[in-house]
Amino acid sequence: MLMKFADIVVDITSKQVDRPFTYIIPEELEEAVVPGVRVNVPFGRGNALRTGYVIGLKSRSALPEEKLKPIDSLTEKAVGIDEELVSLAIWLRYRYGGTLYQALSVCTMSRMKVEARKERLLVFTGTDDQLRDQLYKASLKKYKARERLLNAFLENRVILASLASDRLSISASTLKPLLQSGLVVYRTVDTDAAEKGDAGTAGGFGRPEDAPELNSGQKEAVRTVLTSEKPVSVLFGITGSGKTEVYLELIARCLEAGKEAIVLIPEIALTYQTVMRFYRRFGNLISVVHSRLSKGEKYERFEAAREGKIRVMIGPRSALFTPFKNLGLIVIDEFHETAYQSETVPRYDAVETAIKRASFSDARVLLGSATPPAEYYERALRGEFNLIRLTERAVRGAVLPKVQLVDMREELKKKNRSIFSDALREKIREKLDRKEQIMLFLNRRGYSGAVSCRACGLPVTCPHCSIALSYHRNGWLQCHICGFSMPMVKECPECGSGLIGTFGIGTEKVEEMVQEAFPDASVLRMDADTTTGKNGHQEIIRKFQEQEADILIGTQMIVKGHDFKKVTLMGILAADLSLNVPDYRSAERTFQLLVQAEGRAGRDEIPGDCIVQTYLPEHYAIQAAASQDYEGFFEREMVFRNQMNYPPKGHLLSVTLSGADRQEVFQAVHELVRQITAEREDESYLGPAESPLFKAKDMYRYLFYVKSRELSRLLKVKSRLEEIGEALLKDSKIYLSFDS
DNA sequence: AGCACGCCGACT
DNA sequence: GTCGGCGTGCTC
Repeated sequence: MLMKFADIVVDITSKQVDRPFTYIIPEELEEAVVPGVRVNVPFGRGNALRTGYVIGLKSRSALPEEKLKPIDSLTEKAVGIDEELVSLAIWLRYRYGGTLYQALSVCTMSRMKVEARKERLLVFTGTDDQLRDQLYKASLKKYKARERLLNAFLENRVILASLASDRLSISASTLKPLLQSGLVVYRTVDTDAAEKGDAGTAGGFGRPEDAPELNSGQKEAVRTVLTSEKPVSVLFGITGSGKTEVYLELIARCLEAGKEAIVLIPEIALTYQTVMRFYRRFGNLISVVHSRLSKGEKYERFEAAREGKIRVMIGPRSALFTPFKNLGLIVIDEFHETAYQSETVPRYDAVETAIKRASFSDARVLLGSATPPAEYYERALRGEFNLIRLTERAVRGAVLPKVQLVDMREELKKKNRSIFSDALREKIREKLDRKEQIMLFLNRRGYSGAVSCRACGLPVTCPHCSIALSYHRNGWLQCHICGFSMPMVKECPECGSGLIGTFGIGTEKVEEMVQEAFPDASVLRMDADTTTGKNGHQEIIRKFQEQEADILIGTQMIVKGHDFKKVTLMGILAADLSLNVPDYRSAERTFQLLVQAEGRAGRDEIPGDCIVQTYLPEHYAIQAAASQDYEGFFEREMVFRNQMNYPPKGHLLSVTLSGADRQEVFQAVHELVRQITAEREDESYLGPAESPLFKAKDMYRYLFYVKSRELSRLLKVKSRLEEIGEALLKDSKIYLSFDS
């Protein structure tokens, strides 16, 4: 059939024009106009040319032809996104809101042209002896940076220049003498050579490494993913169980079958080591995107994927939209991480979106984690996904740390009011004397405002919502979910003790106290404050890795994705703080965080110790984390979720209104709730209340929740809310956003 | 988002 | 009379 017409979404971010418009396809463009292509079209009364995406073709038009205009031309670089990604964009808008154009934009990098920079490589040209000689001299003169670089060359003679500067913090001044001596030279990547299949010399990554032998569990995992009729598999494996080998093998199989693979990794875990591991196995069939790349560089890498020059893309959530033509596999590592949820419109969840994308091209999805989210584990148990367990420790000699739970209420009874329990203090001393490294993790997430009792350990909770109330400066306690409030209590509602208060220990305070208690120890601190510079993180991590300090103190970021081989003690100062976050996932997040933290101690064949200090040792999340018992945690968590109709039993949608005028937002949110509840009664509504982040960037935020058994219903409520919101807020500068 | 149309007041 | 304020509504 002759496709004379095209549906086109135009480049305007406004709900009013967020729909396809029909255009006539001129004869000369018949071949070129296919879904996904970007075109220029005359739009509006002035017939100004605008760009738009072709999202579909049709042979007839609902409107009379004389009302239609013809497509003007293809955009200069007529790089469209593929049909598959257009379908994904349509689904993204349906699932997460926003406009079609915004959804199409996250699915494509074609707007990010120009300023493409060639990737440069550093190549060591000398002999093995010369390299060893250089290394020896560098170590004599204590040229730390040069040593790092040379050590990297020891592993592989070719290094990506960007990796050297980003991940090894090698500066130009370090490089200069080496370049002058001629032992190290720059070379640019010849991407065309990769096309010829000349991987050995082109990128110069050396011969792809041979596949290591997999153990029986790993082989079984690979077999299940490849042969099961279910496309999605959850790979449940503890740290060191060898998940990465499974990923590598599956990617290899995928490539053999002539298909491409995407690997998602949380940004923070995209370290030099991880990336090099993939490079070593697959040479320059692989490409990496990360947030530090310029838009031009990202664009170039996505184009290389479209053209088939690279066949494995590794990166954070945005790598999901790599325009592969024949996608065979998506791997998501540590898929429980919150980094997989986008914070900007459309606020998509990369795990859900990956499953959707895979369904278009019959690809397999592998979700790996040591602590899978309860929803996914439950769906796997129900048979919706494959459930693969890796139980053997693949890493030789690696043992789980010995975890000791310390009840801080007992310390209080012993008149120990410091932040260190006696047990932790002794262990720190012991490790210091043995010149081993220590990490102290302050789980500060959500400490703001949570009020708890130091005698019985219980946070003061809302009678309607089973979450902690937050303390407000006006002296009241408030629930962020239902808006319930009551005056600040003087004594604990549970035990009557007067030892009640808000938590307010920061990492700075901890640092101070460590210095005081252990004056001989050298201490590093890592949190949002100390990592101001671009390479702040990297620098601290590097120093600690090279054992320039004995103790590292920090928040979340120290437990995620970094390997510190000489750490034999992990002290978790206040494990329960994150339990007080007003979010139904707070127990799960706490469990995940603790298990992850525990996993940081005692790798590399030295058995580790972990001390978990808590005011709430009987809480199931803490108990289960201390014994590294995922299943035990899961069972208890499901009881809680079912009781409260939380996911997976029911679905939750949070609706936030934000605006500069507090009163206006307040009125608007009440009006919105009034209107939606008047027309829909099948769902339950909670709120409105002040958002946990009530004031952000001078904007006041109110939210309410919608609960429903059916996700589809919730999505209908959402589109209806968008409509009502549009009418209600159109000239008020109040913004509506959704979250699940 | 733009841009035209339109229905009011104050100007050469 | 007509120039121009910006409120309203439409765009294939």
